[in-house]
Amino acid sequence: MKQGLLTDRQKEVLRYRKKGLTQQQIAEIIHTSKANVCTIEKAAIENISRARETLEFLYTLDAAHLCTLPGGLDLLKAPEIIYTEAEKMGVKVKYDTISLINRLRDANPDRFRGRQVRDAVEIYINEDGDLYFG
Amino acid sequence: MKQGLLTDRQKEVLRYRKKGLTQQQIAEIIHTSKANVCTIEKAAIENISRARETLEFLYTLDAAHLCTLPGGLDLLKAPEIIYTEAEKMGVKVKYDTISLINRLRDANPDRFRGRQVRDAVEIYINEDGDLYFG
DNA sequence: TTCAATTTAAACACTTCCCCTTAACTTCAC
DNA sequence: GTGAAGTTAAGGGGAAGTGTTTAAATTGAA
Repeated sequence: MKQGLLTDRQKEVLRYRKKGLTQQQIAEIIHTSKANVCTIEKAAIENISRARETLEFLYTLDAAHLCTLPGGLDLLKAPEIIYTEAEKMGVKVKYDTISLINRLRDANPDRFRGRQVRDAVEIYINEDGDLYFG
Repeated sequence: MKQGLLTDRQKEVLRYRKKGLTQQQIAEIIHTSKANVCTIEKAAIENISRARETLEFLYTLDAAHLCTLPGGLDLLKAPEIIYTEAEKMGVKVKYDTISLINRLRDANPDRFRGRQVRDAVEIYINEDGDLYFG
């Protein structure tokens, strides 16, 4: 049973980083290359994101499936779809058009290519009108 | 870039589980054995724990190292050690003896064998007197 | 007790992750 | 431009995770 997502190496790097050391300095301390320190740090940050996303998913368990944004969709057309579907379900979406778009982008930075949805995104809504993505 | 920690299979099982289906029923739906459903569900829960622990770790980055509880230590002796060290640092621990022990056990269920610390546990404290473990 | 539900163990292919090196590349302040 | 910091790409060896099956063990309720 492993403890967390982060390896000892990754934690080590994050701690030194927090202290303000450069990758080069850390590389010397832990006897490796700066490129490797960069890789390790990046992996650590990636793992932290994945941890966040994992807990985000738990919310979708309590939420109902609202709709699917198909791949290729223009981000600006998403709000109308979402509002329409939410209205059908009798739930008021918690976000106005602008903040909805922002929430979509911020919560799924990797799933958009400019204004376009990369691959299909599942939208979930809970009774408070909060949105989650799967 | 993977999305979260949970695989599609794991999410699938969690969703069915949330609906109240038994492992046997799920096994039939997804065409596999009940033992396998059990394994997948267990892995999912394990992954969720790991996600939580990962985010917990971030707090230790803002916290100072307080002390190390050596392997084999009696859990009941931990509070005294922690209070003494915290006092040296001029920080007041946020927990009384009882809740401190509970917090130790609850936050590290796998790290104790009865009343004994399995392997050494690092204790971190922030300026609010909150404790974290690494 | 009996039966369904759940858990555990061992083993297997397969995939992914991790740390590392080397080498080249971008950024950016001075 | 120079130098320092950071990033990226390609590759390799080893470790760990995933889904699976089969078989046995445990739990828990009627």
